[in-house]
Amino acid sequence: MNKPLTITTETQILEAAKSVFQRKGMEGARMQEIADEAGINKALLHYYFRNKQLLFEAVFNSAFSMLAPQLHAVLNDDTSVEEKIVHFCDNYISFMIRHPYLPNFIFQELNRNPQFFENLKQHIAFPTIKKFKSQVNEEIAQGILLPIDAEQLFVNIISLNAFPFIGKPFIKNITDMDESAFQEFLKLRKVAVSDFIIKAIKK
Amino acid sequence: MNKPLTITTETQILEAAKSVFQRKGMEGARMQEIADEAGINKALLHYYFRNKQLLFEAVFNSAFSMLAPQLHAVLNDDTSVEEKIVHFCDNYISFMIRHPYLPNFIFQELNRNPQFFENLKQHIAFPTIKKFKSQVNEEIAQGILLPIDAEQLFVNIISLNAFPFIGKPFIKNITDMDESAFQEFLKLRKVAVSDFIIKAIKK
DNA sequence: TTTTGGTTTAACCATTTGGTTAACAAACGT
DNA sequence: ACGTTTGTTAACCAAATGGTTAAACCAAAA
Repeated sequence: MNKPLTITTETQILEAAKSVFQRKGMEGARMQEIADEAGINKALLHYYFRNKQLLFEAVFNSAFSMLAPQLHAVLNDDTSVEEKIVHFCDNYISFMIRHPYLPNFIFQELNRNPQFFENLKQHIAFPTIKKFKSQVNEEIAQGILLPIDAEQLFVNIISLNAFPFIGKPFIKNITDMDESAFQEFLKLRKVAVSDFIIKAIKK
Repeated sequence: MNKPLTITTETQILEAAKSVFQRKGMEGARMQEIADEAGINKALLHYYFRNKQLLFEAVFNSAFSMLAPQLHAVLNDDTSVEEKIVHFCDNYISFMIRHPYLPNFIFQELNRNPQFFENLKQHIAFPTIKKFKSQVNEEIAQGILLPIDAEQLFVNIISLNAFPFIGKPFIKNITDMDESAFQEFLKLRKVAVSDFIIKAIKK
């Protein structure tokens, strides 16, 4: 199920580029630093990926591809809204604890360059909110959920899950947590967030 | 109550720098572009603010100063938790509709450079969560609120308010909103968010 | 063994970029 | 009127940076 275990030069470059781009962003990253971290000559970067832009897009697409399946699950699974929320919060936060730079990287670069979506839509199955919307309205009609706008609910779910990773330094400072306290906070958050949402929408 | 109405060279520079830094970040911004946008020679930037770093810090501190009073209000006002939440959501979103680049700018740069807090703590009254925490616990004990961890609640509030501005391109694409639909979405969100939170925490 | 093809490197190049300098102008105090 | 401080500019500079090139390396084919 995992990607190639062989460490080819290309995967070494991608790994290094991922690390550097996610820490420093497109503008902040230096080709030399990526080459160093990959343990190769700078010219090799250009041999495998023609230029910085293309290398960046390769990394970005790969990063977004990791996110897409999870989004797809909230938006298109056949389980109940409640089940999907519980499932998503647990999955998303667990996943991001292992890839803490990912949310910041993705949202930052989408802001810098919104037309990336055109690019993305060609490379991966792009999720839409349509099914989720009708399912929410369905469950409201059935009296399972309190009335709520599906778009607002969707944004609430993403906000509560994604923001802590983007606002980590801010949160740590205001709440005066050290790193281990913050990690503990994130673990608790897996259920804290789904509980919170369920209480807000369940009749 | 407002800042100088006279358009001195210094304020022109700060305005231009704010605009460019918020759109492109520290690394992406070019001193020449700031000078052009301020309508002055590049050397003048260095005359007023010694270098890029100092100019950036001036802009960043000024941006964060706009946020601090609002945070202070949620964390230290003497009104009830519910009142503060309603008040904060309305204020924060209204304010950010007028300064949409601000949240992304601030959280992005705090990630890039977490030690900015040291800097900030010297320039502005830095808010802490202490009072909010005891107030939440107090209201839980009184049976006004359902049990909830105050830190989780605080992060929930900030998440729900701040994320839509950070994730704007993402949200617009997935929900298929155009710009005016998104603006309408934000307006509705002022009450949608506080309703959502209250439903989740009120007994 | 030689050839051949992809792979890797050191050296190089053009451009961009933050920052400096020196001259000049405007305002100011006396 | 005159020197001094403050504000402003054009020209310049060194360093950094993305990108190129030509040669070297090396495994597999012939």
